Amino acid sequence: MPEKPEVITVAKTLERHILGKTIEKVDIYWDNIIEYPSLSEFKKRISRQIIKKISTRGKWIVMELSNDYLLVHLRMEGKFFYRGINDSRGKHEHVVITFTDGLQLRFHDTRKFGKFRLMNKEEWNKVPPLSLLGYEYNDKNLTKEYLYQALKSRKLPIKTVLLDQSIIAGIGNIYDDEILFLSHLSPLMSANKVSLDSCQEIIDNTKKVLDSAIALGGTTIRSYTSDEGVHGKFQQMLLVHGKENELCPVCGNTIIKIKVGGRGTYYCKKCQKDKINSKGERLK
DNA sequence: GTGACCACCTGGCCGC
DNA sequence: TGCGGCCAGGTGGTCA
Repeated sequence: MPEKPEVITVAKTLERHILGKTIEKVDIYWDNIIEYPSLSEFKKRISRQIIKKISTRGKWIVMELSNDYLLVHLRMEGKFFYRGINDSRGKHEHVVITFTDGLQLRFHDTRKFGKFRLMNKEEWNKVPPLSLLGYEYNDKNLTKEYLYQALKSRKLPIKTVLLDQSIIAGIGNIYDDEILFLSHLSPLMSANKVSLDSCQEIIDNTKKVLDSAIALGGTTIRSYTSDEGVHGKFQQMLLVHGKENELCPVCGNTIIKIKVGGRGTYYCKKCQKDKINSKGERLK
C-alpha cells in the first residue's frame, strides 16, 4: 500500500510526464472515486486547466492547476499509467484524464479505494482532509516535545497511534513496523507510556526509514507498484515487516506476526520491549 | 476527546 | 474444478 515514499515516487514521475500539460477532459468510470465536488462539477471545472505544480501532503498527491488543486489519494492500490487516446482501457482504469496533446493519464485501482478531490485555491489546505493532517516527517516543527504531548493522552498501542495521520502525516503500516523496530519499542506499548527520549528515537528513525525508502523509490510488495509498473527497492531493506517466522537481523530471535488495531504487525519480541518499569513509569 | 467498530472494495489464498 | 469464506488495509463515519 502506498505510504509517503511511494506517494513521493509517484508524484515525481507525474511531474516528469504531465507538468505543464493542459487537461482536455476527464472521463470517470467509477463515480465513487470522485469525493468532491459532484461528478458533473468536477468534470466541468477541471477541463482546460493546466498542471502547474505537483507535490505531496501526507499520503495525498497535490496537483496545483490553473484555478484549483487536484488532490489524489492512492489508498491501497491506486496507480497511474500513461497511455495514448487509442489505447484500450483496462478493467480497473477508473479515471482517464486526456490532455490536449493526446496523452492520457489513467488512474488504475483494482479495489476502487482511491479518492480524487478538486478544491478551490482559497480552501484547499484549510478544510479536511489536508487541514486534519499532522506534521510531515521532515518538518522542523516535529519535535520530541510535540510528539510526547500528542501521545500522552492516547492509551491505544503506539503502533496504532503512529498510523494516526493527524500526528505525523505519511506513516503507513509497513514503515510503522520498521520505525518501531529501530526504536526498540513494542508495537503493543500504550502510546502514553512512550518516554520523551523514545519520542526522539521515533522521530529520528521515521526520518531514517522514510528518507531511505524515498531514495530507493519506495517499497514494492504484493499490492503496490508505482506508475508504469516501476518497482521500488526498499522491500529489500525491510527488517521486520513481512518477515514472519524469519530471524531477527539483530538478535536472531524469530519475528512474529500479530494483529494490532486490526493491522498485521511484525515485530521481534526480544528487541522490542515496553520501555517502562514495573510501576508503569516511562524510562529515560 | 477517545476508542471501537464498520463500510468501502476486489484479488488472492485456503479449505472443502 | 468450483465454491464460499477469510484476509489484506487507509480512511471516514457512527456510536458509546
